[in-house]
Amino acid sequence: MHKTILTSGGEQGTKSQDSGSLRERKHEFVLREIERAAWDLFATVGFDKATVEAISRNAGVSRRTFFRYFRTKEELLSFSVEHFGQRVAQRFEEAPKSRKPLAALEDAILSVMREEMHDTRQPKEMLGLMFEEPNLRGRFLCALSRWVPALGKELAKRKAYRGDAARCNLVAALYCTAFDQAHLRWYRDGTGDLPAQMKRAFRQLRETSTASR
Amino acid sequence: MHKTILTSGGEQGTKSQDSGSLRERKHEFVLREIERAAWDLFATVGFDKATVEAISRNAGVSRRTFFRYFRTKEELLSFSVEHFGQRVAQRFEEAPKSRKPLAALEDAILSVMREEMHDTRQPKEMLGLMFEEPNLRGRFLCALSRWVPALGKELAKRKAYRGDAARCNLVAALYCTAFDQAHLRWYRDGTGDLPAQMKRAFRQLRETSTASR
DNA sequence: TCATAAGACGGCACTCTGTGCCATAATCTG
DNA sequence: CAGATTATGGCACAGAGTGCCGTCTTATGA
Repeated sequence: MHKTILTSGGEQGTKSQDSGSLRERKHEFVLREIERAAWDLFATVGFDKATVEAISRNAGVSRRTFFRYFRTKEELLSFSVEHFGQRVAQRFEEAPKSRKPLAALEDAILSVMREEMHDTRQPKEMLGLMFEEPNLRGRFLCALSRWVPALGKELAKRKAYRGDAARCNLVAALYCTAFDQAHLRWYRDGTGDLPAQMKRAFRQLRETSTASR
Repeated sequence: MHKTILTSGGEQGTKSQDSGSLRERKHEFVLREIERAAWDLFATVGFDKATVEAISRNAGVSRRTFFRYFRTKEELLSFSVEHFGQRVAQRFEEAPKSRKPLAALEDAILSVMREEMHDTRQPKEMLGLMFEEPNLRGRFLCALSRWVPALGKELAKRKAYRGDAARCNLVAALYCTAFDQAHLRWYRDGTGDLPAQMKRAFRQLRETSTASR
């Protein structure tokens, strides 16, 4: 069996006190090392000119091994996005049931986003790649769309949404779109901070139907 | 200068009575020939196993020439999607200003969709590829997201939306998402016809805010 | 502790995508 | 019809991604 490429997946442990076997810790270490090497190169020479060979060399592994950690070069990008989505889904699940569904969903997104902003990696350069390069834009949107089932499923647990899976998925997808558009505005306009743009997008999403059609 | 790969672009002529120069007609012919050859192969051996060499050979051109008509193999897919979006934008523009903005947008989408259904190529197998293959899913979403500026711009011309480009783009993106989700449902569930699913998605989009949050 | 099984790694060869370059053929302009 | 433009085909090349295999590392259990 193949170790299901990109271990993580579920693993809800939350606790980062990752004391797996030596093999697992080593795997995690190499994974981070490749990520780091890749982002170093992306920042300096750009995505296209950062060859897998160069990334691997900088990470101290062989080219062949790189592809055992990441299926494709693009996966280096969608990786973070998927992880973000997993955390949002988890946060959403943990929300008190007294909170209204969509309010809880918005909270979850904003909450994870705020955490992410204290992260090491500058999200802006990352987004730049995702918005400008059509190829990467596709990867980004694809990763984003993978949030939908998880968020939709969680939404379906709430009273008001129970029993209409399709509607739940649509609503989840709408929020993903708002998420994307908020980032796009923030990146392009450069005005305001990201959370503000996000809240604005959420508000406009809510207003879409009530506004004069 | 390069002929801006994939001629069309604007060319609002509508009239298909395409009497350009010999060169242009030939270009159009070869384009269609490559498309046809490609879809033949996709249907029989699948997207991945349909090599550019085989497609080119079936279309009677060289591999090198293929890449002069389509930047990448994936572009064969996003091509139709982009064209669809252009037609929607045009139809939206032509709508009587008396119609409410979002109603006109919905009309435009449904109208182009109905036309498309009489087309030669089965859209279902095409969608299958787009939904199942992650790589193609990305391409599809990317092409879809390119509708946004055009639709948003058109939306901005309407009284109720004037002066808020960001909001227009968001609303346009929301409709693209509804479009996507409707197709997804139709493809996966196999229930009902496409226009019905589309109308349902539109209705649910409108109800998103009014429903209990 | 040590032998052996299970898995990770590196290297090699290969296919396919995508691009630059140039010579040739087709089309356009007058 | 002659010369300018543009499309095409063939070739070589770099990079992505994969299959295979021999080797080295980690896990298991007696």
